[in-house]
Amino acid sequence: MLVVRRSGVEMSEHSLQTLIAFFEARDSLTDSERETLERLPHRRHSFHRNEEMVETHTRPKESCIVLKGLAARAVYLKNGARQLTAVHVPGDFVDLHAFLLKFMDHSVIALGECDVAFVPHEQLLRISEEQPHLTRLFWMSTVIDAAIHRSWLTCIGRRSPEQHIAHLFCEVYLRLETVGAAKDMTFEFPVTQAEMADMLGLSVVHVNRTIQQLRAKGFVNWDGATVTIKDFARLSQFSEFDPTYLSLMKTPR
Amino acid sequence: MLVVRRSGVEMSEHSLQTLIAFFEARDSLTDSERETLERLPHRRHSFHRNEEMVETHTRPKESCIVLKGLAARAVYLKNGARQLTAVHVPGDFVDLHAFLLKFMDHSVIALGECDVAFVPHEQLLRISEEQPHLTRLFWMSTVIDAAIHRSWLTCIGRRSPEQHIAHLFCEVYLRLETVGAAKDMTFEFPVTQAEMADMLGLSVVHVNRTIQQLRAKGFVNWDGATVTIKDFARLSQFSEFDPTYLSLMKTPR
DNA sequence: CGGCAAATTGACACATCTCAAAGCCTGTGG
DNA sequence: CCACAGGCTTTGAGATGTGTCAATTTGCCG
Repeated sequence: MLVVRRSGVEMSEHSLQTLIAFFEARDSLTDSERETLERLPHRRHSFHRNEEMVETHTRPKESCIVLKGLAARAVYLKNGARQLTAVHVPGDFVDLHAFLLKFMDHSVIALGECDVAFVPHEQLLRISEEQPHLTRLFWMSTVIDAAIHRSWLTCIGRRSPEQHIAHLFCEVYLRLETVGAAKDMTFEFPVTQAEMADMLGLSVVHVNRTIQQLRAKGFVNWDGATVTIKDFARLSQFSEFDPTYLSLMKTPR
Repeated sequence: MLVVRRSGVEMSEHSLQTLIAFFEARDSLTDSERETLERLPHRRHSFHRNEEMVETHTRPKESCIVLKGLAARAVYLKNGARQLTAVHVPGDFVDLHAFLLKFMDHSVIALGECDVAFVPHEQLLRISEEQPHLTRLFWMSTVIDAAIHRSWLTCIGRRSPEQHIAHLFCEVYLRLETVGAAKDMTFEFPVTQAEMADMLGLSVVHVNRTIQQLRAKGFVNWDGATVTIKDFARLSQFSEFDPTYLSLMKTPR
């Protein structure tokens, strides 16, 4: 669950250490695979809150990885409503889906300030031709996304708003901690209540009232851009959080 | 969008033609790839309504493909509630996810009578080591599942129950038609209103009333186990159905 | 024909939304 | 250093959607 540092080398501005951490939490990488990832050609870009990094209905030629900050998948409806179908944290190869789907069925936007790396599809194609194990790990990352989608479906469909928010906080904390981007039950969460409402499928007003209930219960505090989980055990029990779907077990894949 | 038949050979009881149709709707297969799929070692099994074909929290050694009938992914909550997070039609490699996730985060159940094929993971591993293109197509199938999950999230979060059901019917019809399991705007849908409620995150009573509204609008009829879409154009417009997420374009992947 | 599961209906309770206003922060310009 | 603007959060009140419970009807199968 720690960021990988090799032989004393500091985490470099120019490598994809969080992605490596994402994989190494779930399987072992050979030196050569780690090297492939460290040298993966890409371009960097920073986005401001609400900026679109990938647009619906386009056909991207590269896929993005979150390096810093948060991103989300967004679908816009005709009546002006919006659904956020996923949140992505550093180390997430967000847009790997586009490598196979070809056409975007949604947008990817920045929540708060967000740094990402864009990897050309020809690089992914090359890896998929030459490195079966690394390919399976990429594949795994998209399949974990699917598992998270299912978990969100269960939350939105059958849990109370209170449980839903609690569940989301458990999930985001664990995912951040896995790549070394959170510890001590605290994490940066630069998300407005309006954005939260679009994740939960609720109105802003209701989100506001629900958060107050959670605060009153003493499980969690969300103040400005910082979330503090005061009692993870009770929060996860309350929301029936079962981390199986995050596939955090280190095992050959 | 048609079932593939090679040189007059009828669709065999012992091959995975719907899976091949699923792929050939989205990319071309070489003869050798088609042969690999046709000869893919597997065992067959039939399940009755509501039977579990894969159980939560187990670690499967094989993954299943739907051959006939419908299957669903199910999550059971402590209070007895249930969420169905996906429906699967013939040709869907439902449980391919388990090949990479290792542990099930949900169950797979039969909706009505359902025939499936179980493929051993060692076969999938072999293909992933030896056949990059076929591997990408398997990968694609899981990534389409993820896209469908996102679509369901949008429906459940931000569309009206009426739109949600309409959207679901558009989706299921197209998916069935793609593998040759439906035509003429009619398809078998052996799903109870209670099961539907668990897909939509609603109560049975509300589902019942919503269906009546849809019938009254004249868009669609759901009688017993048969759904007839009376006006696909209006049904899809009404539910803002955009098939992009099904990735039905035939293009190299 | 009887029995059971599924579909349907009605009445009422409650959750959630909408609209509108007020309060609270934070950054900026005077 | 203060005043203000704008975005976000919070509050209140009333409308609406959806759930629950319980009873009735329908349809199918033995």
